[in-house]
Amino acid sequence: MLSKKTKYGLKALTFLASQKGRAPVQISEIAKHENISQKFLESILLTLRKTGLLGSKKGKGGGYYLIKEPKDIPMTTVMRVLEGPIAMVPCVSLNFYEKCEDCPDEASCSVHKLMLQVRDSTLEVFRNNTLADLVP
Amino acid sequence: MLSKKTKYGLKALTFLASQKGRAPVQISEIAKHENISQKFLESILLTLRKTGLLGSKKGKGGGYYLIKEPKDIPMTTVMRVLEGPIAMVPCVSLNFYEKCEDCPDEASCSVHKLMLQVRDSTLEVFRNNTLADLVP
DNA sequence: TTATTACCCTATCGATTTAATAGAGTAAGC
DNA sequence: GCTTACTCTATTAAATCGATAGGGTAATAA
Repeated sequence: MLSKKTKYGLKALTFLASQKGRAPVQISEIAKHENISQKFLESILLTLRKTGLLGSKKGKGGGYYLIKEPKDIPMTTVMRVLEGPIAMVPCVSLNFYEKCEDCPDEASCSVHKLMLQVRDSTLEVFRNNTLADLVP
Repeated sequence: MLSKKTKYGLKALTFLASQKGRAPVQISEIAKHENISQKFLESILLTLRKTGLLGSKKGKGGGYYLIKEPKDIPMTTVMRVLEGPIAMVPCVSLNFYEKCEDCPDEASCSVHKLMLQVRDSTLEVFRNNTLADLVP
């Protein structure tokens, strides 16, 4: 299940991408437009800024803005920052790999085999979509 | 993230499918072979039986067994029983649809658009795999 | 018929995660 | 120098997960 954090983050990014200019947008405006708790959104935007997806400007007329062009922001990046691993099990994760403590042999594990296919197909979707593709 | 319930369920089903005959297999044997807490596995197998995927036999020589041929058990069925919705958000779920309380219009929702693609590609994987495909 | 075996069911529990809230701090701009 | 708006820390309630305990019930073999 997609977390609200990711959902809100995607909506906020899409909203920023839909703004023609790159003028900073206030948190309050994004929160209001997307029906999101402002305080919760604050922490999400902060995460996105720390990861380098967003920039921020303080003071009057400040707010958040996209650093890169929407078409240069792949969904793989966004999803990994917001949601974490794309794979459904750590043992098939590219960026967050972990061995299962049960399961003596990955090669012969039925779950591994199936989840590898799911990861690949999901990854393909995220690779084929940039932030620009999400804007209506 | 895949729940342990689903993971264990898949392993148990695969183990049953790998048995040549259709003689009942005891819970304890499955639990031991797959490194699963026996009590936890009990509840999972019970779910699978209630859904019609497994049959059980009581008393001495009893246990669980597959009702259908592994090749006739699609992963879509198994995953929906064990994990629930295949979609990452309820608003793109085929079998567990729910409207988002935020989000006034699905057609123009960026999250909806993206998650629809993810659902379709994941669904295709599960449709192309039966239990028979998971057996090593 | 009786004892055994193994399925069946309910309840509980700690740990973790999630979503949200509160409140204070800090930097930029007019 | 005051307002504005981002930044950070801490706390919380609720939900979920994984696991465990313990007893009940039904079917089978002897």
